[in-house]
Order: sequence, then structure tokens, then C-alpha cells
Amino acid sequence: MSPTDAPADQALFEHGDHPLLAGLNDPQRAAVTHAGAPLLVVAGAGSGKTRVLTRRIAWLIQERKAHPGSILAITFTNKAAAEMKERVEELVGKRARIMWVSTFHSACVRILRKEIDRVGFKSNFSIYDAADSKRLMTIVLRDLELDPKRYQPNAVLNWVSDQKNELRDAEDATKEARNSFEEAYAKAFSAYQRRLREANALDFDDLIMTTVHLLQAFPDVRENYRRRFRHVLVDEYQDTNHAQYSLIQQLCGVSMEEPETEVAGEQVAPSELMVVGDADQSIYAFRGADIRNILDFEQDFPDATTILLEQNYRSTQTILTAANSVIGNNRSRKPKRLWSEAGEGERIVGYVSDDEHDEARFVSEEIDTLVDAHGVRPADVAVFYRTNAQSRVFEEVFIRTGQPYKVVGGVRFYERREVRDALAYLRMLVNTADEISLRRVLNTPKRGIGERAEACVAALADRDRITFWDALTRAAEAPGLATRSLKNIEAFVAMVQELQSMVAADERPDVILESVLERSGLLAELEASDDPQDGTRVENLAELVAVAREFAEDPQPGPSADPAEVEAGTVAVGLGDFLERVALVADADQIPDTPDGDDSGVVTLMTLHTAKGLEFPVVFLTGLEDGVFPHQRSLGDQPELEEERRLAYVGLTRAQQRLYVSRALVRSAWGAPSHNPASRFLDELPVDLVDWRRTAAEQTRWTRPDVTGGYGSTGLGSPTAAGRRNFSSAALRADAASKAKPAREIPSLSPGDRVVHDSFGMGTVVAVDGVAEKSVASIDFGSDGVKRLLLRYAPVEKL
DNA sequence: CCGTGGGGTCTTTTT
DNA sequence: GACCCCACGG
Repeated sequence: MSPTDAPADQALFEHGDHPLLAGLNDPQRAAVTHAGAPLLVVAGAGSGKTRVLTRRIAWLIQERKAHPGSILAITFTNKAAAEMKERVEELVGKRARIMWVSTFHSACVRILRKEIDRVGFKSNFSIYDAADSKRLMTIVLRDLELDPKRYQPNAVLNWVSDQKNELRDAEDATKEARNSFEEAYAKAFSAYQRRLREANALDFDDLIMTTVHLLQAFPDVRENYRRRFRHVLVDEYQDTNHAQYSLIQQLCGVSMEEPETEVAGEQVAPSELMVVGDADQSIYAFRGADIRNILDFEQDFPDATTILLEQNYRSTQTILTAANSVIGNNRSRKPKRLWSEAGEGERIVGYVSDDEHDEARFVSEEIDTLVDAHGVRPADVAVFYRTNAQSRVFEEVFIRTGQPYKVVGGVRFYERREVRDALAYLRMLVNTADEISLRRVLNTPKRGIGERAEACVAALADRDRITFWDALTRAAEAPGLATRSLKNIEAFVAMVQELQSMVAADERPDVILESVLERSGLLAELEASDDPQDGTRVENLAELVAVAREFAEDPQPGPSADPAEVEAGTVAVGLGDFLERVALVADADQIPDTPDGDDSGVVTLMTLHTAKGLEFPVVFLTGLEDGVFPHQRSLGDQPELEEERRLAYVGLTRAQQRLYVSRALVRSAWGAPSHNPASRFLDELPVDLVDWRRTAAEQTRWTRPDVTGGYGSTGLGSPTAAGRRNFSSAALRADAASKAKPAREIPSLSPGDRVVHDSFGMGTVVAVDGVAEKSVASIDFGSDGVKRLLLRYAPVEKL
């Protein structure tokens, strides 16, 4: 349907007859036509929220005469953005292209490319991903001479990320540091930010934080965007963090915070805001998402209206009842019940396997049966798991049986070493200040510029306060540099300069990339190698060239493309634009569209997190074991456990017709086998809805030698201590009543206390979270590092 | 300067 | 079991 030729006399339509409202239920219509005050649409899984969003946008344009350029829609992934744009375009025609439909990150990048010079960056800034950030933080920690055992890059980065998501910059963090531990973190934070600035680079979190700070600091910029975006729509609102929340407020001008300094001239009226989300599907708290953003929407925004979408158009009632039942165990939630007119449908199928291989075999065989006897296409099937590592067994089985499959996420394409190498070359060409990229490629492939030579150049850069790149061009002045190294450096500099002239000449990204691969020797090194892995590496690089070529030849305006350019038909396809697109792709972006033809035989494998927003006729939810899902780290913590349960809810509600749940009695982790009890989420499914094909009672019994002779005497090596501990504790767990109280007393600790631990020895308490048996203490054990210990179990004693 | 091999540490989930 | 870091020898 495509009512682009909507009649001029639309006023004649009753709302009920309006093509844009056709087929919508009452609350959906209310959401589409709502005008004025901020609107929260609580959209249960499968309740047609994308439909509501696209129809509303079309409605704004057609009925309310909104200029498409005045609409900003924020989605979670680039793929969702592209889809939404396409669907709106079907409804209202090409005008829709002028809208901004993008992710938070893409939207911020677009704003920053225009405005960031005001805060001292250049507009060709690099975007550092997690790996770049980690590398940089490693360098920073080393420079600060912090013990790498006690201050691990990832731990510091997580902390920094939390700070940024709360909009606290390094200065704030320094002021708020409460102990020497946090002081060290804050110091690292400051140094890290300084290095980023020197590299003219921003990390992921900076993209949001910097934009917010910029809008706060420059009223004229803020007013400019406020005038522009008269309608703001946000999808997946439950997953926004504080920084993103502030961004929305800044852009809409509906801030509840203290009145801002008046800008000269009249104040722009607040934009119309609509947010769509489902608190039950909030699964990114670990990334700073604040579920309160959605729970407190009505308090945060004056006169807010809330609309509930509870009718589900996706799943059978059986699946919904199961999902409702599980999520009902979360205490901190507003009541909501999904219902469906799709009928009861099939019962849920349960399976208890001996081990993870057996589980994968079951899934594989069941898929065969479904395909042979029930008209299911493999592409209709998705297999979900909690952690990426679990995909392995399924891959093994599918390879053996010849079942085509696709793993979404995992070791991502853009994270492969060779791809990162190639991209580092490109980034360094565009932004020579980008020291992380520059240093990465300096001696990749090996060209005789070693650690020592690099240090000499770094020293020169330090001494003369110039960038690392400038120091390279003046390497002859570097004291202590061997002539041999100098020659190699000069050759490298010449090569880079030559490549840079291609960039200056505006050559196509794919052409530049091919030259880089050629001239750098990257390709030659891999082709010469006899390591079979390097064969796939060459293929990956070829794939990257293909991506660049497609980008250059078929310039689909990206999610953050400038509307003005799109309108003029001049989509930027320069190297910088290519890099930007590549930097902001998400896992979910690689999911093939509605599979058909070639893809119809491919089963999809992914983590539960990646599965959000998708739907499949058949879903296998695997690894339902306490310790796996819910994840080990969440077991002692109520809020985290509730997040796991929401994740389960997301998984269950992806299924349209058939749902399978499975677990393994034994699963190997870290090489050692561990017995895991059934996931508590399985107990939360209504008993009568699950058809157990196999239960724990049917476990295959291994004929084991007598109890004492089992291990050790075979000479094949005994299981590790960790393995044995798991074994016995699992056995205990299974027998003991699940609500057994801890036998020992929980020490009450506060920061600063000295403690002694059975194996780590003396330590100092850094922080304590949670209360009573949930309390977790971070304890600094000196050379053993900082450990997070659940006090209920940890053998610690207060001194 | 470069390659190898041993040892330690890891794993949630991701824009 | 995989990856990263470090020490060692060519």
C-alpha cells in the first residue's frame, strides 16, 4: 500500500477511514494522532510499535503538515533506522528522505562534525571503538606507572564509561573521588581524555557526552537544533542512559532542570516528543541504561500522556502466557499483560540434555524434523544463547550435518585483526593526529621499526611538543635512532604521504583502500604466509574492499547523512564518510533482511541481546541453567537478576509459533566440566504449557569405576581443582533446599577496613555494594589486585 | 629487531 | 581453549 497520492480533501475522512489509520487498534490510533504534550507509548513485545512509529511520522507530515526536515527519529540500530525510513517513504514518498532517522551515536556524530570546533576538536575527528580505547588506556596506565594488576584497562574504562554516561567529565570525577582508589581512576580518566584530545579522537561515550555539553554551553547552537527539530521520536526508550536522556531534553527544550540562561531573542517552544519503549525489555543497564528514564517519564515531563499497547500481533497465546508468567516474577515493574488473538498454538517443548553437545544435537535434529514434516524453512529458525562462546557447539553440529547457518555478532567482522589494521591505515591517513591508529600500523606489517625506534620518536614528540606523526617526519632529529631504523621510518613516511595525496585528491575509498593494502605490504605478507588462517584474512580484506566499493558506487545516504546533501543528491562518499559509517555499525545491522531465495536455508544464531527487536516463527532458547542463564555474575544481586529475567522475556517473546527451551546437565566451561542446576526461569514457566521431551531423570548414566578409583589412577591427569569444586558444590546445591540460609555470619564492612582473606591474604576494603547477604565488597589485595567478593561466601575476616 | 614458546588470565551482554 | 604478555635466543 502506498497512499502517496492522498487526496487533497483529506478533511472529508473520518479518522477511522484515514488510510494512515487503517488496520490500527484504538490505542495505536491514539498514539499516531496524539498532538501536543510529551507522549510515552508503552509498547509490549510484538504490539506493533514500529508500525505506530512509522504511521505517526507519516501522519505528522501528511496531516499536521510537518516539514520532513523537522523530524528527528532515534532508533537503536542503523538497520532499524534504515527500515523505518524506508517504510515512511512508502507512505509519504521521497520527501521522507529529508528526515533525520538515526541512532543516538550517528545523530551526535552528525552534529559534532558541524559544531565540534567550538570545543577545540577538528571536524575530522576519529571515533575510537572499544579496542582502540583499551589500547589507549593501557598506554595511559603504563605512563602513570599504575600497577597493571590492580588497575586493569577494562576496569578503568568501565568506570570511565559510567562517568561519561552520567555526564561527569574528568574534572568532576577528580573532585568527587572519595578514596585513593578513585583518585587513581580519576587521574587515569584525565590522562586518557588528554590523550584523546591530542589524537583528535572521541570514544563512543564521548560522542553523546560531548554533544550534550556542547548544547549546554552554546545556546545559539542549541536553539538552532531546537528550531530545526520540531518533532522528536525515540525508540527503545527503556535503554537510554542519563546522557542520552539529557540529549533529548536539550534537543526538545522540555528540560525539567533549572531554567537555562536565556538566549537573546525569543525562546523556541518545546518540540513534540514521543518515546516508545517497554521497561520489561530493558537489558542494557550494564551499559548505563537507566530504567528509571521510562518508569519516571510521567514525573519528568509535565502533562505527559501515556498510552499502553498490550495487544500482541506476533505470538501465540501460549508463548505470551509463558512470557507473562516469567516476567511477573520481577518485583520492580509496572503491571502489564500481553494478549493475543492468534490462538493457543503449540505447547512449548522442553529438553534436558546430558551436555552441551547433546543439546546442540537435539536442536539440529529438531530443525530437520520441522523442515521435513512441518513446512518450516531453516531461515524461520533462530537459536539464542546467553554468551557468544556458546555458539561454538552449535556451529560444530551444523557444520557436521551440513546445515547452513549464520552467526550474528560474536567475533565481528570489523574486529578482525586484519580488518582493523586496514582501517587503522585509513584513519591515520585522514587524521594523522590519531596516534593509536598510527602506531598500530607503523610496524604492521613488520618493516624494521621496532619498539626502540618507536620510543625514540615518541621522545622527540614529547620534547618538542609535536604530534607523533610530525616527529616521524622529523625522525632525523631524534636522538639515539639507528640509521637503519631511520631509513625504514623515512620509507614509511614517504609511503604515507603518497597515500595522503590520494585522500587530498578525493579518490574513492575503495581505490585508496586497495592502494593501502598494496603499498603497505599488508596483503603481500598474508598471501606469502602458509598459515591457513591467513587465507581467510585475505578474503576478509577483499570483503572490506567490496564494502568500500559498494559504499562509493551506491551512495545510500547513511543514517547520519546530512539531509541537505541528500536533497541535493550529493551524498558524501569520501574516505572520512566511509570510516564514519564503518565505526558505527552494530551487530544487529548485519542481520539479513527477510530471508528468501538464497537465504531461506540458513539458520540464525545469536545472543539474546542481539535478538531484541527481531522475531522468528521458531525459537530455540538454549543453555537455561543457573550460572549460564541467569549468568553467574547476576546470581547474588536482585537488580541484576531482574535484568536477566527481562532478557529471558525478550528471548521468549521473539517466538511467533514454536518455542523450545533446553538445558544441559553438564557443560564445560574453561575446559572443566560443571554441573549446573536448572535455570530458575524454567521453574517460572507454567507447568502445563511445557511438553518435556526429555528430563533430568533420563540422563545417560556413565558406567563409572568405583568412587575412589575414578580420577587420578588413569594417569590421564586429574580434573582441575576448580572443576572438582564446581562438581561437588553443584551436587550439594541440587540436594539442599534452594532457600538454605548461609551458615556463616556476614561480616559488616565499610571502605577503609582492613581484612584478611584465606587465599589472598591482607587487603583493604575499597567499596561495599548491596546489603546483608547480597553485599559485595571490592577489596584491594595489593599485588593480587582488586577483587569483588560476595561476602556471604567469601572467606574474609575483618581485622 | 623478530619470532617462538611458556604462563597467566579470562568471559556476560554492545552502541 | 584462546588470547595476550613477557622472556629468551637467533
